[in-house]
This record gives sequence, structure tokens and C-alpha cells, in this order.
Amino acid sequence: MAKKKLDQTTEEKILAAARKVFIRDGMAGARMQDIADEAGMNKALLHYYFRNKEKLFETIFKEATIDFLPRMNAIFESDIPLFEKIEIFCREYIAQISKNPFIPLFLLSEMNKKPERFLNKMWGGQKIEVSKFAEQIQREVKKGTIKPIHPLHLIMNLFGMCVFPFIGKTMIHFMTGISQAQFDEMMEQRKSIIPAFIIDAIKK
Amino acid sequence: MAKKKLDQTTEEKILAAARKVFIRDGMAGARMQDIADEAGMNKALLHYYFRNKEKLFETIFKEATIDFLPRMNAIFESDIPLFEKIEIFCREYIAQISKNPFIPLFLLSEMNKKPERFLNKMWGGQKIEVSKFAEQIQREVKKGTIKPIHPLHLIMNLFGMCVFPFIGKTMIHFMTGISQAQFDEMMEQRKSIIPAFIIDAIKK
DNA sequence: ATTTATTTTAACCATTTGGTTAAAAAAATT
DNA sequence: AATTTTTTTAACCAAATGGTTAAAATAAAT
Repeated sequence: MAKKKLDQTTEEKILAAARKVFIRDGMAGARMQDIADEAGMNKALLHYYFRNKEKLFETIFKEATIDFLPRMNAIFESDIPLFEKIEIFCREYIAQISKNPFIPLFLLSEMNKKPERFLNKMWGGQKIEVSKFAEQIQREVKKGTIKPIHPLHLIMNLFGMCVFPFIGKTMIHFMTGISQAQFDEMMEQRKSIIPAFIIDAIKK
Repeated sequence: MAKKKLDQTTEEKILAAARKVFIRDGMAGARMQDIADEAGMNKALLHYYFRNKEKLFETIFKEATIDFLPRMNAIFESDIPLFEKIEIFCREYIAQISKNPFIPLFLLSEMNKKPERFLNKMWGGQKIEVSKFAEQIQREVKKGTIKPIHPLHLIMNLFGMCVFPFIGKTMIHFMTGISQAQFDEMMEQRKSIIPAFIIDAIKK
């Protein structure tokens, strides 16, 4: 009885601050004090709302993935023709990640450091399910509609082209001197350029 | 004077240990004690040979890039025909990275956290120089030997396909249940699959 | 062999960091 | 208005961590 948030302030503020600091500095580099400062409040508040750093991190980590996975799986498992599916995936993936461009690097980096963290605890058995998609590719190969290619190679190519610009963002800015606006425009273009590229590569 | 290393022990041991720990845990997550333990020696030794953590980190960070950059630039700046150049790059890049598969994620992650670190101090103005390569692509487009494509998009595609498997390794293992040996074999295949894929995609 | 320079160690130190506590302030309930 | 519950804070604590120091062990030079 009695404890419904009417407005959405403190807890939300903490999460927003934690999100920012964790994604910027990683679990190891993030300081509780920094998160408190960023949220404009006392450090003890963080411990009051989330028991400890680990718990707070888990919340952010989950949040960054959990509602992203089903969305991608829905695409992969759907009954759409291959070429169209590739188009939809690129468009959706890039649109989604563009909202939080640093998520992939954060995720893969943390994942790499403590694979168990999410392998056991984080995602309750959930994961990106590519088997249906792989089968679809294999079927098309057998039908002879596309050139022979190992499904996993095609999937790696697809993922690689979509995600690399986000992961390599800093390096790209450094190498090319491209502006943020130009980067955003390129990513907008890539929604259609990548599928076109792939289809040109595999269609017979 | 008198101080030439005849054998190559302590300093080498420190570097090997630091390399391992830094690449695994990142700058923020790495503990000097862990490095000392890994090297089988006292913590003060690390400070004797390298003044502090930052200095030790810089050494590892440089080491992980400095002799890699010129090698890649040499390829990009060389006078080889486009398709052949793409083949050579993929083969060399994958071969090189396969020796230290965790370097890219380590690098991009740290780069992302403190861009100034290497932007100013680390690489003395050095960087991957893709402008020559970009011009070459543009020339081929104008000549009409390949389909129209913005050079940077093609470069992103190239990099993405080459580097993604290494960066996403943990996630790939998790998603597909592939073994280490299988992964290595796939990367071996990708040395020729990626160039073939790209050439199929852009050739007229 | 003695002295000198180099390498390695154990014991400490100062700061940072995650986390606690007890009390004040603010809301909600009576 | 009084009381109870929830939210927020300041002050503090213990452990961890980067770093220092002075002395011991080892190797080099005389």
C-alpha cells in the first residue's frame, strides 16, 4: 500500500545519469560519485534506490538490450522474402541504434569482459536467434536464387556493415574529419546502401 | 654506463603480463597487482620499470597499434589495382589481427573512452590514411569500372566485414555455439570470401 | 675481495571508492 | 495538528588501489 510514483523524477534521474556514465566509462571506469553528480544528488540516494553498483549496472545493461533483442528476432524469424528481410533489418537496426549510438561498443565490450554476467544472469536464456534466418539463406542457395555462401558469413557481413560505423565512430571521425551531421546522413544512407550492396553481391 | 639487456626477462615479462591484463580488463579495470601476479613478481617492480599505470598502459596501447598502422597504410597507398588491393588488405588485416584477436575491441573501446589520449599523445600525428584509397575508388567509379558508391561507404563495408567477427566474437560464440577452431577456420575463409563479396557487389 | 651499481622485495602511505548509518526534511495518513 | 512513512542528506567507514621508500639481494666493475 502507498507507493506509486505519480511524477517520474528521482529514480528516472538516476537511471539517466547511470546510463550516461556507464556507457561512457564502462562498469569498471564508472564512479558512483560521478553518477550522483550527473544526477544532481547525493551518492547515498543511488544505494537507496539500487542496492549497489552491480545492481545499477545490471539495470542499465538489461535496459540496453532486453527490448532490442525481441525486435531483431521478430525480423529474423518472420516470413518475409530474403532480400526484403535484409532491407528491413538494416533499416530497423540502424534506426534503433542511431538513438543510442554507443550501445553496441558498450555492450560488446562489457560482454567481452564478463561473458558470464549476461550469459547466465542477464538475459534469461534470451538471445539473438539467427537459426531461422540461416535456414532461409541456405534454402535460397539451394534454390539457386543467390550465389553459394555460408549463412554465417552472410550474417557476419550484414552485422559488420551495420554495426561497424557505430563502433568505429571515434576512429572514423579521426580518420576522415567527418562531422556529426555528415555521419548521421551517412547512416541514413546506409539503411538502403547496405541492402543494395548485399543483394548485388549475392544475387545471381 | 652499463645497462644493456643481455637476456630479455623482467621488462619483457611485465609487458607480456600487462598486455594480457589490459586487453582483458581495459585501462580502468586493470589492477597493477593483477599484472604483478601475472608476471610473477612484486608490484613495485612495475613502478620501477614503468613510472606508473598510465605509462605502462601507453606502452601497451602504442605497441598494439604503432607497427600495425604503417603496414595498413602501405597497402592503402600502394599502386595496386583496386580489386587486388581489396584482396591484399583483407588477407593481411585478418592475418594480422588473428594473432591478437582482442586488439580491435580493446582499441576502439579505449579510444572511445579517452579520444585525446592517442589523438594528441599516442600516435604522433600518425593515423590510418585512407584518402589515397578513397581517390582510387572515386576514379574507378568515374571510369565506370565499378558501380557508383561513396568511397567512405565502401571503406566502412570493408572494415566492418573484416573487423566485426573479432569484435563480436563473444556474442557470435554465444549465438551460434561455434567452436574456437570453427571460428578460426571461418576467418581463414573470410580472407577470400570478403573480397569476392565486395567485388561481386561493386563490379559492373 | 671490495666497492659500486642494478634489480627485487616487503612494508607502508595517501587517496579513492563502494557502501553504511543515523538523522533531517518532506509527504502522506490519521 | 500530530504521527507515521518515505525521501534525501551529511558524515563516516572499511577495503582496495596506485604509488613510495628504504633496505636487501644480486650482478658488475675495480
